[in-house]
Amino acid sequence: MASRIVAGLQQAILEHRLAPGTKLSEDEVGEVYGVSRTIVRSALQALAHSDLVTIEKNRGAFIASPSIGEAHEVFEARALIEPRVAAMAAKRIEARDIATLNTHIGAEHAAMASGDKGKALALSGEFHLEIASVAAHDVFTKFVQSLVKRSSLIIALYWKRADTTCESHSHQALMKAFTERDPQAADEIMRSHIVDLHSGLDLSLKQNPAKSIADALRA
Amino acid sequence: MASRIVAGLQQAILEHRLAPGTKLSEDEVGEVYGVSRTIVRSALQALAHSDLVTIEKNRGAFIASPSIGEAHEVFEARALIEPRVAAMAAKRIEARDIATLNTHIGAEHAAMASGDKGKALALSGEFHLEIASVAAHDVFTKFVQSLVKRSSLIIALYWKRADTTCESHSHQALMKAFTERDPQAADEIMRSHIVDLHSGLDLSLKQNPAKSIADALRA
DNA sequence: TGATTAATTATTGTATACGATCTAACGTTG
DNA sequence: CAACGTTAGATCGTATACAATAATTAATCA
Repeated sequence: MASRIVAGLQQAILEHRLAPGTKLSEDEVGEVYGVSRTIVRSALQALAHSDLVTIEKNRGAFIASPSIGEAHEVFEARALIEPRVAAMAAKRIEARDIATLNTHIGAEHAAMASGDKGKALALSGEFHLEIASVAAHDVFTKFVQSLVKRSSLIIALYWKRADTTCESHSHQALMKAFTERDPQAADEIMRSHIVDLHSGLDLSLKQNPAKSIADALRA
Repeated sequence: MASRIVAGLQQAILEHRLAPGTKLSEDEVGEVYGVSRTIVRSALQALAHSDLVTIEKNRGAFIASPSIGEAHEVFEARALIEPRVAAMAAKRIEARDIATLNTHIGAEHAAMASGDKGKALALSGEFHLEIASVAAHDVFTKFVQSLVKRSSLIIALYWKRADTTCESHSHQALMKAFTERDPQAADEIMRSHIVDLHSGLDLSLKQNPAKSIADALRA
């Protein structure tokens, strides 16, 4: 099943165990997961559709490395869509949703405390996806998923701040708006949160590393 | 070479020559285009990623038939995103872009006059895509593409008005805002245009036709 | 006869084989 | 010695073959 390979690769990308630009050889990936190239190709094409991977004809698949322009666009899109989603979530949020979100924040803190920065970042992204799922709007959810995933690559390339504490701070502020079921507040906090993330990027010049993929996927 | 099959099927769907729910047999499609199932599968998966077809495990691919809920969501999303895109386009539009858009409107009128309603509808959708391309924002453009395509299926299922004249009227109003490079006006006109399209759908819960009893009972 | 089950057919899922294209190494030539 | 063309190896693109699952028809029994 291709979905397993998609999930595995995606998680590795989102946790920054696979760097932008890394080549994903079909044979190599197939070897790791014990499937034929047919399945691998299907998985890689799926990842290409969500812009996590770029496929160059007769050259192969690579982890996408978003340009500076793409980085701006992604965060502009997030600044438009996610505040609306947060407002929708605030309207219909329930007690168990709040519990789930708090659990997420806890896991994020735990990962951060244990020094696993990649995991912490991935969880931080999942927090936004959880909000989208609370909003119960499939179209927006898919858009947010796409944007959050791409943001992970962008952060891998362009993040300049050492701290990620601002992150949990914003998330805490969002939780307050949610518990008070205040759509207006959720909208505004989310917008400023996205703008803040956007401003945390260094968009001058930067080069990206590349490493072996086989051991990165063992996790 | 899968892109050729994707383009062909997509065009057929957008022009309503393929109805929602239609089965797309791999052998049959491969026969039509003279390629093997390998390519067809790749094309169908690509179309599934843009929600134009649904793939059911071990059962095959079918033209998607969006639910009423999906229809609402798609037009809510368009109402959020497309006004912003129209405003961006109004800011940076150039003379040749205006010419291109006018050509499009002309083609749309011609198709309408010749009675080819499917073609006219497809062109009407392409008009929105042209605006997105003028806005020169790849992320938004992809979202708009996805939404416009899905709208075509939604209209095939739920459109209730006989006339599509309102369409060209709105498009003319947009052109005026563009020629005057008035982002504010473009934003507002586009928003009301989308809302108008949304209101042209019959989304009363009554229908949602189960074409066969087998389909109805499977759910 | 009607329904349930077995057998057949058709269609999809996956693996493999072969041809095409790119990459890299090597040797030739100016 | 550098630049270029050639050749060998690796990797991708596509077709085909086989396996697994679903759909259809035939057969059996109450």
